[in-house]
Amino acid sequence: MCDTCHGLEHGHGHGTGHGEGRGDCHCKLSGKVERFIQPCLLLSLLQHSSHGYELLERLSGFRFYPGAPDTGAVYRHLRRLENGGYVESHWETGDAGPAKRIYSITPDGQDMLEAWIEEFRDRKSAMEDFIEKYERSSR
Amino acid sequence: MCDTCHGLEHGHGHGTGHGEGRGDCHCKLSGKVERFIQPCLLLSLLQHSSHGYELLERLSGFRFYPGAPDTGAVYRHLRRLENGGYVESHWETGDAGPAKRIYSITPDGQDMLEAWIEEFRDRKSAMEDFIEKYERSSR
DNA sequence: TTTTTCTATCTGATAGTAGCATATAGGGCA
DNA sequence: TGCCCTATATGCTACTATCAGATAGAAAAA
Repeated sequence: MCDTCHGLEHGHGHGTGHGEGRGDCHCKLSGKVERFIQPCLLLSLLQHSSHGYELLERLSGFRFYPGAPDTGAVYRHLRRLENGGYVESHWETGDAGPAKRIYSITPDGQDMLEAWIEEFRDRKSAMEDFIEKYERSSR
Repeated sequence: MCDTCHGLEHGHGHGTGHGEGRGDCHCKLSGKVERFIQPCLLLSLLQHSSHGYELLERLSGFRFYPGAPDTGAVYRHLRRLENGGYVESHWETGDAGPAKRIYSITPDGQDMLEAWIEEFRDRKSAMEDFIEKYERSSR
């Protein structure tokens, strides 16, 4: 159990410093992935700060989401990331329309994104191996 | 809902022929992945027929499973695949030890595996895009 | 002015999965 | 007799995804 897996309910911190917290957790070992919402949110926020409704649209730009991702999931993951300290937010009531909660990525969030990138490289090569194995077997 | 997602409970078939059934199902659209157990089982069985306990060990050879995959999950997925017609089995009581249920891949199963390969290619390139996007953003 | 629509955030309910533990049972061996 | 290994299978719980709906401000249409 760690904040990466389900930080919404148990906010018991994520280690003693940056870049930790992905070691003893089974979510790392077993490859649990939470549908890529979190890394996509983090990368979007690295590009520029944004609010949920806008992130919802920007997420469609990632090829993991051919259709629009679920509204509830996006807001819940943002909250979860905030509880873990990976993003932070403030309310913006200035301009037109309802108030927006603007999210920004934190240094911890940047570390987490970097860990995701590493994970993606691993997965990518595991898939390459799989495909190669298949081609050797079916040929 | 389709057999790819959860064919254990609802055995309502998978379309009218081979290679179908991955179209209207949300599991395809949203990228649900079921931990790669099913494709790994299918590829293992393509290489040669085998029983659950042996497959359990062979699954560790895939880089998706750094540790041993869950026993229960493997047997349940095998049952699920059999209900969908993607694998078939017979009991083997001949040699030493308890009886083994030997599984083999069916033509439908081979089609399913091929669909998985396509999915993996998609995912792989989606991850490459993601990584590239990250590198452009952080540079 | 009233209603509808769009933006925006958030919650509730349900179905399905992963992971862990446990149950069952045959066979070898000490 | 008791213990370990092989082999299959089920029960339970925590968690996730998905769908649906609630809330609410503001603009546009009627």
